[in-house]
Amino acid sequence: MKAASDIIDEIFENFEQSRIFRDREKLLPDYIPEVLPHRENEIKRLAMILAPSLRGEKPNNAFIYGLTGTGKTAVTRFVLKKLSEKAGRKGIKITPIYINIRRRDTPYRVIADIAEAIGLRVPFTGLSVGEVYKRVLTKLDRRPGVYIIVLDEIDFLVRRHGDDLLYKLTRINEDLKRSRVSLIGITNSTTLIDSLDPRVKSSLGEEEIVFPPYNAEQLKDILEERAREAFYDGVLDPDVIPLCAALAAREHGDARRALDLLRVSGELAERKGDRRVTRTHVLQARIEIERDRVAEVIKTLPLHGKLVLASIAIVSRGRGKATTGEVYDEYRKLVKMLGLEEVTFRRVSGIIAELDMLGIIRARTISRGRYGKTRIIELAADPEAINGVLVKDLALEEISGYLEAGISGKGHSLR
DNA sequence: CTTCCACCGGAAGTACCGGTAA
DNA sequence: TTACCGGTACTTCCGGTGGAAG
Repeated sequence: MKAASDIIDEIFENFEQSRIFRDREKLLPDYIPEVLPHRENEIKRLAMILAPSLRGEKPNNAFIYGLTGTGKTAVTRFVLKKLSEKAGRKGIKITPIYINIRRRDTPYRVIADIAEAIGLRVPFTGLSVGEVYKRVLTKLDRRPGVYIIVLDEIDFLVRRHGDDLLYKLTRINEDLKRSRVSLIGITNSTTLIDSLDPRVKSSLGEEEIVFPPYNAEQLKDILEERAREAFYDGVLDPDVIPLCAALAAREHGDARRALDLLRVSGELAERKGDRRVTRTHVLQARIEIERDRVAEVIKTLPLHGKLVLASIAIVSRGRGKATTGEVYDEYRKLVKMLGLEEVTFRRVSGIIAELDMLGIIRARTISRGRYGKTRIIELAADPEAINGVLVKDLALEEISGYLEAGISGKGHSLR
């Protein structure tokens, strides 16, 4: 047994003299590379759309769609970066504003982010959307120029809050006297476009660019390109990149997934003090990424969300699936045991829908004819991972024994 | 063919919280 | 201080609905 300080020293030392990473940051999701393989056409298209801004004109609005990890964000940020560099050299006023809506998915937060991007300080609540919008208008006109607002992953806004804000933004130029605003909407889902107000649709869709998914070969090129900068020569086993590419290709060619996989594989190797990254690291990285994702999702669930998930885990144990009614019964037992207030059936039904959207369970509605209509629910993520996080997170002493026995099915209580 | 189960899921509303503006 | 804002979690009410049983 080593002394604790020895172990810490060892960790720090290993870290300082990384024999794996030349520059780990090159693999992070927000790094914008100089070379984007297999996206030359998309870059050209977007550049042509935005070029008029260099003459001080307002470019057309654009709609970009493609599945996650097809390079939409990277291409857009790349072109925007080049554009503002060029504009800076020519002394033209172009302001790109990039907003990712995934975690800022309400109208207020989006407009607040726009405000902040142009240098306005706004509180996180207390003002109305209209008020912030007005302040943005005056600020935009006070600093005349062309503004290009990119709304990445607008699906998250529209799905839950409609397209009112989008409509407002598409008409913002009517309220501006001296500045011009172009909008670029980015979305993962093709069906989203149809759910938009026709006026928003036609305004945003002045130009459209579709990003096709990458295939395994293309993913390999992308990974090799990045790996050259991120890793030292020769630390990657030859089968590492093909494996990462193949795994990600299965997930509709998601390049972000592939890069995550490669990065975490490297981190794993580094943490273990290994000299080389092997396919074993990749396979383990896949498990680790999934476990982290599950833990993150569960942690941010409201209390009754966790309890419903626990109920699903308990009911589906052994036979792998459950129905809404069974889950609700189990949930009520759990809540009673804890002496908590129970939420309504309707709410539990809603929670099940939410868990499904988060990808932590799979729920599909079926009809059993005479025996009614219900949802068949299964855990979508690794049950062990879910159980582990739940037992730790709920940390309800009185019942942790019951939970552990009930959920994991190991059949023993710890007390 | 109709019935009818066991749910689904939309819509509107409530309570509460942490905030702003004047 | 008062009036109002938005976000979250939840309730109340209620009109569907796929398909096996009768």
